[in-house]
Amino acid sequence: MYERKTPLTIDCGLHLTKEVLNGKWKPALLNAISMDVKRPSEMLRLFPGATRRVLNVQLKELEGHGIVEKKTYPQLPPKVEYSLTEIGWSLMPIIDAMNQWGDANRSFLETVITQSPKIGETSKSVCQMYRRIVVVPKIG
Amino acid sequence: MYERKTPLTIDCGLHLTKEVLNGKWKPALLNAISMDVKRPSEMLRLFPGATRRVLNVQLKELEGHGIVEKKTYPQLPPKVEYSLTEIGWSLMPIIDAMNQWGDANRSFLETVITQSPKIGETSKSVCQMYRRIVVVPKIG
DNA sequence: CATATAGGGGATAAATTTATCCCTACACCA
DNA sequence: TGGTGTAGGGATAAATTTATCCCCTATATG
Repeated sequence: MYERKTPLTIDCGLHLTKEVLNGKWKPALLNAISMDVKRPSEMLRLFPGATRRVLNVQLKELEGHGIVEKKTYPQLPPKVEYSLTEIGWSLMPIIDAMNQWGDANRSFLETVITQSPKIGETSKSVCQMYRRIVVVPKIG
Repeated sequence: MYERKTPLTIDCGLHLTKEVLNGKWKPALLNAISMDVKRPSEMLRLFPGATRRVLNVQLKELEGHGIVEKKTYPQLPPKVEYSLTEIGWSLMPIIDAMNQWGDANRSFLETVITQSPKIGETSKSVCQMYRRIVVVPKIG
């Protein structure tokens, strides 16, 4: 496995949070899981741009960081379900805010991002979902 | 300049926002600017772990994305001041939330992040600041 | 003249993250 | 028997991001 060579910067809350959300599909995965897309195969269908491998890797990191939980059902064919932990749920306001901000400013952002010098191409594919309001489970 | 070879994923709001905040120091820079740390040299002093080069690059990207504005005073020695644009200010609730979430969960996160298999070392150095409440300037 | 301040940026190396490819296991269906 | 669905992960290549180094402008100071 890959081992980090540079000290990870975790000086302020921003960097800590960034580290947790750091991964191309992590916010999208959390959003999906929060809306009951629990199984890997569903997620894979939901994000046509992602490969199975990447989702596995990022889910594993989220699990390692205590943000999601994985339940493996001892069946065949195998069945796995992910769910948010309490701390994972507490991230959702941020995920929601990011989602809303991006959507609210989509036309502007698409313009500036596309005109940005280093951009070649962009790919779009809707991943909109609506999470029903859920009472965050209280542990304790 | 570097040119992207893979299509950038901007399907949902999450990915758009992620793209804007994508950069090791961008959230921290926005936070700093929002608290009146306007000049490059101040920022450099504020983030001991960052080099001038990286900050320049990331500030330039933020500028290109319309999140910050740069004012160059035609003086010698040169003087430059950055400020948030309206859309930049509208990001601050997200930045604040990320900062608060990270700080609120610091002890837990430090543990899981440090125990995460690929981590070697971490570096800390406070970057706490308190932004006074500011009325977001209304353009129009 | 050397050094410091203040700001910008090219070139290149190193680190990190994503993408590709391929293989495992088992059950069910035609 | 051969294909499909479900899930996991090693190995390696490619892409992207950060880090290092070095150079430039111009003034003021020791």
